Amino acid sequence: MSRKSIQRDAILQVIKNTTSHPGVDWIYDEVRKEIPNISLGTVYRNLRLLAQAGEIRELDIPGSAKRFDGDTSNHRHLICEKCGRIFDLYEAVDPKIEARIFQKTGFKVKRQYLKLIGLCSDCQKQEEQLKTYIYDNSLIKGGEK
Amino acid sequence: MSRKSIQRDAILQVIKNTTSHPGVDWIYDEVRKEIPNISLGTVYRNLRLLAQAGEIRELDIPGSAKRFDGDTSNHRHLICEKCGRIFDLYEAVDPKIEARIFQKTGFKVKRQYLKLIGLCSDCQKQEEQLKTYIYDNSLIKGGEK
DNA sequence: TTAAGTAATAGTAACCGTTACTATTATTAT
DNA sequence: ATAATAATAGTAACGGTTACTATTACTTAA
Ligand SMILES: [Mn+2]
Ligand SMILES: [Mn+2]
Ligand SMILES: [Zn+2]
Ligand SMILES: [Zn+2]
Repeated sequence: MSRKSIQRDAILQVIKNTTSHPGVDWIYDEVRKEIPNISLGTVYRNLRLLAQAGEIRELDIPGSAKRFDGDTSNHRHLICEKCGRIFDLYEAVDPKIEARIFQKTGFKVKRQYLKLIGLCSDCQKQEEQLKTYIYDNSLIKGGEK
Repeated sequence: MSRKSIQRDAILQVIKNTTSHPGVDWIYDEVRKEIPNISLGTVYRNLRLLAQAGEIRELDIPGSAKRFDGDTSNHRHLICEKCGRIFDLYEAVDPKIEARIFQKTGFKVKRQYLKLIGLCSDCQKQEEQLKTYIYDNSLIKGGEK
């Protein structure tokens, strides 16, 4: 990834300017507003390059297409199984588990992927016409789809 | 899944008789030793049916094809990024996290997927010609590929 | 400031895992 | 046995992604 390219910059901007964990198609559509004849292949290639360079993060959502995250900080994701939105969770993972596993099994854990599937508060309300829970917005952000 | 079928039984047996978390191709090859003209489509369809019925579990491994697990007990997986083998980890996940997230964010967690990527002890030894660690075999099983 | 060298691109074909379709066969209930 | 229909084998189609190829655009050094 040595040379500059307008296309790669535009792709990066699109991802950095959303908190919605977009998929390739959405990114493609957005970037075409700037560069109408950009190739889908170019989008894929640069997404891979940007992820390899650590400028974005690639998410894997069970049974669905790739999604990307412009927020490369250490955080986890809450995936709503109803609306499909992905929320950020800024809560640390148990750090002791890696040492414990290594001591007990000899397996050296390098990365933990904790994915939490469930229902966002919007979908809970919608699903059952029930009580609303108070929650703290400062811990999660994003999820605008 | 009302009627019996020789094909489905054979597929289930293949999965139940290994601890290697096989993929579709391996299952297909194995079951063809019994039923040489079984269709790949039949394998896929029955894997889905068996997973829906809770008789097997479908794993999703980041960036690779589906794998299946005949062990439906509550356990997690250690995935070796070098040899690709998948080991079972019988260690409970932090149960408090779900309540904590719900209280703080309103998100109702239904399922936790904790995937631990790293190096198995074999691959560590192989990678660096270094000391061998003692580990407890009773906590993990499988991984024969 | 050209020219050479070569990343990066647009456009498109190919790929791979999976699902859908269709005519035929096997299982079940009467 | 017969009828109803679930399941199958074989194959086509699909969706997401990667690979290929000719062209374009940076970059460096005469
Ligand atoms: Mn995120
Ligand atoms: Mn397992
Ligand atoms: Zn939701
Ligand atoms: Zn290994």
